[in-house]
Amino acid sequence: MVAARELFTLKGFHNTTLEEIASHAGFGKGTIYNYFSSKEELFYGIIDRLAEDTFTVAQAAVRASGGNAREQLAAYADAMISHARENAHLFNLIMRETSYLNSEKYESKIAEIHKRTQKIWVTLARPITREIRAGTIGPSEPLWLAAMFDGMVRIYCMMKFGAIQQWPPERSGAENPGAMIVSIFFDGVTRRKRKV
Amino acid sequence: MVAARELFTLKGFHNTTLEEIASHAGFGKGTIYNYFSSKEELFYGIIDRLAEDTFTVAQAAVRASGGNAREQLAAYADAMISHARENAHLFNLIMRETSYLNSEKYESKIAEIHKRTQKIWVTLARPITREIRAGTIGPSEPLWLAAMFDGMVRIYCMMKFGAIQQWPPERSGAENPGAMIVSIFFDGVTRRKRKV
Amino acid sequence: MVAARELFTLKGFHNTTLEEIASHAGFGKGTIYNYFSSKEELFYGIIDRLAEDTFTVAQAAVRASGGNAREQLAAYADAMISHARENAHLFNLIMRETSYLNSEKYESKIAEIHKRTQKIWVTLARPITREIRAGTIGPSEPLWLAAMFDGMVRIYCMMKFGAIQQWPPERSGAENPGAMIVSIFFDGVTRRKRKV
Amino acid sequence: MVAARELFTLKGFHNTTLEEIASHAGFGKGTIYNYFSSKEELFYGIIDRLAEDTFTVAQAAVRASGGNAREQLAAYADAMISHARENAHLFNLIMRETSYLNSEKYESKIAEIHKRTQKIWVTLARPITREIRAGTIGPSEPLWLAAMFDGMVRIYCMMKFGAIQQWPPERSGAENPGAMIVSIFFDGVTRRKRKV
DNA sequence: AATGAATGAGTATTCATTCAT
DNA sequence: GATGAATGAATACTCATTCAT
Repeated sequence: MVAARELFTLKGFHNTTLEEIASHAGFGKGTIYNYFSSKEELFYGIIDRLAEDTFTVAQAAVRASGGNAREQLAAYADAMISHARENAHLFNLIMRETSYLNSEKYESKIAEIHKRTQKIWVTLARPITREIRAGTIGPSEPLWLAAMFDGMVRIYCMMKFGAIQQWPPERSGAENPGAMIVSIFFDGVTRRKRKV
Repeated sequence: MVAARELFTLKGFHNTTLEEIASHAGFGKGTIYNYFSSKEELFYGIIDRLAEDTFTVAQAAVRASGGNAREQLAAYADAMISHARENAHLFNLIMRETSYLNSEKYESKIAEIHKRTQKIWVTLARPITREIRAGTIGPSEPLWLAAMFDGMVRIYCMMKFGAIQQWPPERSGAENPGAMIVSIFFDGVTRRKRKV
Repeated sequence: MVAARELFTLKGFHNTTLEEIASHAGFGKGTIYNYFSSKEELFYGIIDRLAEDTFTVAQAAVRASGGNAREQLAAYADAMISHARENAHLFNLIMRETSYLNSEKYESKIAEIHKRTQKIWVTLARPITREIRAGTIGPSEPLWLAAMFDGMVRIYCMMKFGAIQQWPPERSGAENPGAMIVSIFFDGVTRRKRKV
Repeated sequence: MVAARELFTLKGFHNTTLEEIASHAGFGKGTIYNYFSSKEELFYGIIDRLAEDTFTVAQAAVRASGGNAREQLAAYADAMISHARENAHLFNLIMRETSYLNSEKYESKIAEIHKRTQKIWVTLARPITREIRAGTIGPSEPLWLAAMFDGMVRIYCMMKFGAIQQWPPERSGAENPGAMIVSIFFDGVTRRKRKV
């Protein structure tokens, strides 16, 4: 349902009608009900698919990268940012619509989506834990750090690619945003007096 | 319209009916229309008020704090986090609903809300700029850094206090989250080998 | 209630709100209810007053005129036309709104209004009857003729002065419309070949 | 939409609800919106159709009749009266509702309806013009005469068949009303002293 | 399977009416 | 008396869902 995804991400759940989706997709309204039992079902199906894709991209990037935390998180950030660039509104959609809906019926679907986010955190936390043990990262809750790093990437994507693009322009010629985030996360912004 | 704010923040714009709002508020439905000309007007009125309050809290915190960047940003983070704790969903609401709505008519309202965010960035960027000039912060676009710091605070609040509380638990006994964020932003997570 | 009359005649019963009336009249909405028990009551009061005025004007004109049918009807036509010119929409209003309204409750009010129209017909029929007896008018139901004459006057006013002015322009320099109507009614449009 | 026409003509635009129309028609409420985009659209569609039908009837009658003015106008009067008898309230509806409604949007629709009336006048004016040229009708603005004749027919229908039937009873055994109107229009009511 | 016309529950909005001041 | 804020019944309109074809 590519048409549905586009419309939902562009206009949100409530502002998108099944009629629009059907006509955009080039087939009849009734046909949707042969595949999804309700608008919600369709919506969560799409969200779920998006979350899954995103998760896959993230996992793949981490796995393909080198073994230390900096390399893995950098790979994650780059993958997420370029994925979000192509799927504008992606995170916005997930964050926005994931909470409302008198749920109950869809709690489990939402839970599943959140579970994926948490799996990503676990994945990101693994190398962090290793480095904490190794002493190269200060003692902290690794999951907390992973979540914060993920949050930095997400908020960047949300504001940079989301409906309201309001992120301040990067300094031209600067490093790419993924590298910036990684650099802040690992080294902070403070300039060391330079040892010695 | 405290009832309206609660319901809108809890259930979102579309899942809240005016009837609910009125009955929650102990009002007649028609009374709302004596003060707001439409549901949208009411909604944006509330959002606007929230954004304004938030802005005020932020400005006050920054002003009351010491002059260096670390102190000002720490004050901002603490103020935002405790403000969001009391106004659960605050940032969620602003981020979520701020983009949809066949807008046009409300573009200006939304623009105003975004302008406030940007003003905050400008405020946060000021001490950063100073320290970049002083050489204590590495050369970067100050606004970009301010936005990133603000983003870190916001995403934390959104996931910690928002509808879906999924932030991993802090390590008990750990420093408070504001300090954590400040520490990461300024120093990074990497443990220095200790200057020789 | 001059404000009410103006608004009702201009915009009709349903498109005029009591708020408008009150504010136009320069006093509070609630005050209306000290004098009229409902919007309908107010409306029919006004209609009734209009009908009464019109009736008075008509009676006065007829009485003041000479005794033969042509003179009396001419006086009536002139009086009506000039009265309608000053009370644009007059007949439109009476005709339009006089029938709807799930009535029942207002049937008697409406009946009264129609009774006045019929009284006028009776008045106009009197000289006609006399002339029929005298043989100067052909044998016909006098009331029917009176109603037709009145109808000619009314339809002229309705289309000439009513909301949609669509009456064709009079030939410039022609006699006045009242005289035209009288002439048609009494003599017809046919030119007698033979005045002998 | 025969149910809609009946209800609108019977109770007027504002006193007829879409629910009533739908249930009268044995329809669901929503179905109406598959064919008309709003209540106004439905209403003006009906009015327009009525006006068109009426116009067609009128044109046909005139065309089918002989060539002189008296015959054509008689045909018109007879056709209109019998058409209005079957479409009670017809003219009332057209006259009443054609002016209010915060219009703007519907001005063009209304204009079209009035254009039809004017076309009828033009049609009726044609034979009149001919006879004026021939000298059998006195010099007058033909359009004015046509409008007046049409007005006589209309006011008769409005009061005879309209919501408030208040036309005085015809003298039993009298000629039909169309003939009466034609006779008055052409010859007037005055009885000629008989050409001596 | 695919369709889209028909449906009616659900909702924002209006406005006559009330009543405390 | 005069007022106008509060009220809720009434109503146009939307749109997810169904179902006969």
